[in-house]
Amino acid sequence: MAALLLLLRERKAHGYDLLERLPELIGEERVDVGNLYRVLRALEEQGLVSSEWDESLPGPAKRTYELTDAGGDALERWATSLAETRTRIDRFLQRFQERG
Amino acid sequence: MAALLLLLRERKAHGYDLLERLPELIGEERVDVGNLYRVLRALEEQGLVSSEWDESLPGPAKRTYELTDAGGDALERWATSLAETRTRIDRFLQRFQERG
DNA sequence: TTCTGCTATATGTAACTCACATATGTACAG
DNA sequence: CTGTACATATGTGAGTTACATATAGCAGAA
Repeated sequence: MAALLLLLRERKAHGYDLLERLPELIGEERVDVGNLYRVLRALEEQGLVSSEWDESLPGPAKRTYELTDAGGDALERWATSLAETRTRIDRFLQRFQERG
Repeated sequence: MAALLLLLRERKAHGYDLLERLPELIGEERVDVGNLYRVLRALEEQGLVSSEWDESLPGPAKRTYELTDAGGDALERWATSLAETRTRIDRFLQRFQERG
């Protein structure tokens, strides 16, 4: 979710494009295609991304997504929350190693 | 889940006890009571913890949980996986900050 | 030209998880 | 004898996820 916003901040893109760039970012090889599009529409409903059908390019119809200002803010909040998660994991692992 | 195993490695305990020690460890004030017991039983089904009714103490009946060897192994694997998650978060945040 | 395969978007659904509410019972303080 | 803390547990609706399926454009092979 946050990963999609980050990729869209780097540059606007369509779903399939994101599908290919996601694994590298999140470190998982498999990304569910169907849910990706559902998530994108959910993000759009929340006003975090906006989309347009891209008629210019050849090939199948592409919907191009772009990050909105609200989406940028949401991404910032996500980053903050991820940093907190990281801290929690650190504390957990530290306690775990106190007596291995 | 992993947190419960860690707490039980430190010392055996009953559910309510874990409920009180959990927030401090995982950094969240609220822990759902009902699900805690469900998770404990699930862990027992998987053979990661074992339990016994504790008749010795006064007050309401307590079920005391103890980490099994399999539970210790599972905890080790959890820790490894958490360390990987930490790395992924790091990479994500780094990429996020490349252009704030 | 038909078939295969990649690009691209999308829905259906069963399983699972999670938060919130509710139930049951002990013990003690006021 | 009532309220509160201790202790364990089930019910349930909402949301998420994984896996399967549907549709369609276009390119190159057979």
